[in-house]
Amino acid sequence: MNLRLANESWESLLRAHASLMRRYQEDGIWEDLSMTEYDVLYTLAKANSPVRLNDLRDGVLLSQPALSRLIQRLVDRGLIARAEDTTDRRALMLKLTDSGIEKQKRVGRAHAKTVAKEMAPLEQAEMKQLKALCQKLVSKS
Amino acid sequence: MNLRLANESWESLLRAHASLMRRYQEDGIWEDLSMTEYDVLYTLAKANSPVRLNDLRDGVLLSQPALSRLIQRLVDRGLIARAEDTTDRRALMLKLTDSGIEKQKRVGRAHAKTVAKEMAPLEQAEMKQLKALCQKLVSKS
DNA sequence: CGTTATTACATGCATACGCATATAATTTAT
DNA sequence: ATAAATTATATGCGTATGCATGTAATAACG
Repeated sequence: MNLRLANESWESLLRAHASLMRRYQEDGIWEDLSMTEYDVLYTLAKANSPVRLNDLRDGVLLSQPALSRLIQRLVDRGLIARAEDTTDRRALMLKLTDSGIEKQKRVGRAHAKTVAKEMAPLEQAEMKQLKALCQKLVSKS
Repeated sequence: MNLRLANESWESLLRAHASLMRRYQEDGIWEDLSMTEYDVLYTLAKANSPVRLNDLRDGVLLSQPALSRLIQRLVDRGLIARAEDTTDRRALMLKLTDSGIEKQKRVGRAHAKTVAKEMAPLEQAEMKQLKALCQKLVSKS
């Protein structure tokens, strides 16, 4: 096990994340959404079936209370709706409203273009490698 | 330009970052530091010459005011010291105190072990690939 | 079954953050 | 050289976050 290489590798990922996030932040396509809020809308769109709060949290780097309040704000703004889970009355089933779907699509299209531009330094084969490597890291420890 | 692949690739990186950050967060080695605060200590340690606030910001995903206050807190806790830049009296030259060096080393050693453990799903060659790919993304757009 | 533990989400409170703006020093322009 | 623009950092203020804890519902256990 090469401790040094493992750490350099992680640090590269960390810096790449920070660098790209900053660039995305600065391209002003987010309307009235924070990037975290958009991420939640995106996750709901991708799931295209109602999702529980705790399942949302898997992908998003937020505490449960922070996510709970983020959801509340998006509900207040009419972008997502809560429904009850008939089989477990503790749970929330979250889905996009029509307005939320619209907004996610609009912002998502713009964001996708920026992402493609920022990923452009990589060849297609390299993008595939990166994707595979990152997925391998997530799968388990 | 493959828009789809570029976005999938970015999303993998984003999720890997979130997943690993959460695992690091949860391993309880951080003493009284936030991970962001540790990152600043680490950056100063790596530089091993005084660094300006705005240069610190390159690697850390924080606004200038947030970083300014983070520095203030670390100064108050005796972990870093401000010195004046004799050639530019607007600037801050930041460096670790002895206590800051100690803490960075101690926490850093523990963190490095966790990192190595979490990166273990990758072969050494894959770590090198990941590092190279991420560096390529940072270098420019 | 009834008690206890666990799970899912919400809320109080202190703190950290981002945005706008202020302050102070340096550079540029006239 | 003086005024205007720019750069480096700090501060006011509203908002988002995390931690601890609360509430309600389901699961586990004796």
